[in-house]
Amino acid sequence: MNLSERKKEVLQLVISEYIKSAEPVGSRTIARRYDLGLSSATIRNEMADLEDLGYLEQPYTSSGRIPSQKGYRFYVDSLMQIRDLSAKEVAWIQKIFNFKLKEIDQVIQHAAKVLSTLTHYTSLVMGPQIEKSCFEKLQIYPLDHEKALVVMVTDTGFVENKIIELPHMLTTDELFRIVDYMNKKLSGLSIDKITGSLVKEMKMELIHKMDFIEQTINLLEQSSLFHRDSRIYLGGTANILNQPEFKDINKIKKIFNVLEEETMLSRLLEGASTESLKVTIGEEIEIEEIQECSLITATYSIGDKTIGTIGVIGPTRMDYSKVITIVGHITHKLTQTLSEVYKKD
Amino acid sequence: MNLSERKKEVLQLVISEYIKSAEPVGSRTIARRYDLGLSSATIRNEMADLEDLGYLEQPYTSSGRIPSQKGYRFYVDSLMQIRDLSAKEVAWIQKIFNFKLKEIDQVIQHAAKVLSTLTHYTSLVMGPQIEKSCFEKLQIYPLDHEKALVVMVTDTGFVENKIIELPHMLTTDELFRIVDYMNKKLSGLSIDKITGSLVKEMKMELIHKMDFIEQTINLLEQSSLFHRDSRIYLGGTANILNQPEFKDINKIKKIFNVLEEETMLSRLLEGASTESLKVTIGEEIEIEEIQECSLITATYSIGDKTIGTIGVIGPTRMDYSKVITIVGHITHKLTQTLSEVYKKD
DNA sequence: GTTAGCACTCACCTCTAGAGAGTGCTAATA
DNA sequence: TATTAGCACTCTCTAGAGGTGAGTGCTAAC
Repeated sequence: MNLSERKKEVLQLVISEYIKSAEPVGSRTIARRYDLGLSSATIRNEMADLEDLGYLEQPYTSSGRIPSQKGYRFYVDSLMQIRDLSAKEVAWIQKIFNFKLKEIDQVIQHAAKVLSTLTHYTSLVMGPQIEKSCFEKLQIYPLDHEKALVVMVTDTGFVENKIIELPHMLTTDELFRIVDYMNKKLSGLSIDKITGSLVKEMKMELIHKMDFIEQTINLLEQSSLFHRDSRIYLGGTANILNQPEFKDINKIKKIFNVLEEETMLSRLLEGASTESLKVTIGEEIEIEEIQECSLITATYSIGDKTIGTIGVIGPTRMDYSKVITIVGHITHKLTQTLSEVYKKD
Repeated sequence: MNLSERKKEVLQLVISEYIKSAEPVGSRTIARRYDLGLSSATIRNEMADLEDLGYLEQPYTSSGRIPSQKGYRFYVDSLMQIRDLSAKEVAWIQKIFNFKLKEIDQVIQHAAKVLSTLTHYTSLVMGPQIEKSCFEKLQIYPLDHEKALVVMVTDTGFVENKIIELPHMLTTDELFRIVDYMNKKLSGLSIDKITGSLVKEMKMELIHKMDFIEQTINLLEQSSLFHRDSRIYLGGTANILNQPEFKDINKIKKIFNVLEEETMLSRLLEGASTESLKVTIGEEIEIEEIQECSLITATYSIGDKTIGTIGVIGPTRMDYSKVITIVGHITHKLTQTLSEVYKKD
């Protein structure tokens, strides 16, 4: 079903007009506001066609048209023109990285704030997930007879450490042999794979020292080594209240209930994290309560390992072009900066 | 200015009626609903008196009365009856502590959620602030020639550790002497006191090794040792939307803007943290944007050291009695549990 | 001191009418 | 055949009018 150039032009104008005004767009508005060399009647006919084809909708008889889900999708995929960033936007984004990079979570949190400020929508940013990294090596430093320091390094350069209690009847020699064994066994595995089933397997092979292995793995699992609680930071939640389509408190309530649920947010961001930049429109979102929204997500990486996701959520009538540009730029800078700092030092 | 018993009774009924209904309360409502042995006309006179005294207000001529700020204050201080917890509430609260206590932040976060569920308002919970604890001892374990593990223990039982780089020209002996010195110097100081000015002082005394001292302190300061980012967890922000007094979107917007600002929240909780349980009503709150709200806060401790605050924010027409009971109970349990786990093991 | 009665006030609901924006359709036009 | 002008029609939105009900203040009687 190919649209004529003129239909595309009309569709584009209707959608971008609607994105600006949040009001149904009439044929006269288009005719008056843009010099297409066409009368409102002609545009009216085109709009009626576009409605038949499913790209536009009429909220009620003889109102103006608003874009349908299909219309937005077509707009995002084929019509929309990607803008450049303004100097002001570039400056804001740059400021994210003026932190000392020590505290990566601060950078992430700041990114969420900037993202919401620039877009005027709500931002979601998921901190780096160590689970996605791969185990590189484990080092052990005995501190005294009872305690040892375990240091884990991942291939993305994260270093995590933890003090563990040693079982009594273990010689230093044995300890190092076990660590050696674990290093061989775990090398290259992604962190979220290192779980109970693996413990069992290692038990089989190392049956005579299983107590220690199990204890070690348990400790590691429970500890912050494998489980940094990768929080999701929200920015600009109050921005939702500015959107005219959400002047109904009940709609807002539904959305806030979702935003409050960390598990919901993970689902949102996880679901979107396969591609590097993804636009999910309206009912394409899996969570029913927010199907009047659209979601734009992008992933950031260290080297070639994806480790986190950032996103913006707003009404389906979102300024896609602007948000895509900004989200893209921030993930790009984030990837670049993180890779510099962490990769293979 | 002593109120007669009857005035107190009327005032109490008006306020608790208003807390239930959110509608201005009329004299007939009181006369009909409660058997005071008085006619509505008499109650009307009493209410007029209470208005003159500043305890009640009239939104417009010939509407019912609503409590004033002063009225609420008097209610909370003198009239209100503290309820007991229902069995269901006790059960909910108990569930907070069914976590393995390892992850204290999870407990805190869960507490925020339960608090908002039980009260139907928004909860704020500040995680344990290590800054409030006192330095107890520093231990150092050289790992190799370049690195050492520093472990800090506080008097509240927190253990924090960090790997630091050692300057080259330092013998093991010197290292231990320095640690020894620092232990003497820092012992008993609260963590948030250990700052730049102290570094300078130590420099003076230890001028010949100042590089190392400064570097160590810097490292400690920047690291998670002294600065766990004590996040504030919110629960039930969407509950605000259920309150009839906030059906106006602009009011909601103002409140959300405050709730979004972590610095604002700290101010709120810090300001309230002198007393063990504090009720701040309406304009008593320092932040202008939320002066239509009331705040109930309480602190929790380890041993006798206050380390965190939890709170509930809701409309001034809040169910004070219920919230106070719940907040009090949760902080009590929290203090008890934390003290058991952390104190002097 | 308390109460009954009454006039009065104000918010809120519903109903109506008119304005405005926009459409669909038809007939005329290039 | 594609475009346009014109017109009747539809629907929302707003403002105003009128009625209702809850509540008050005041006065006079108990």
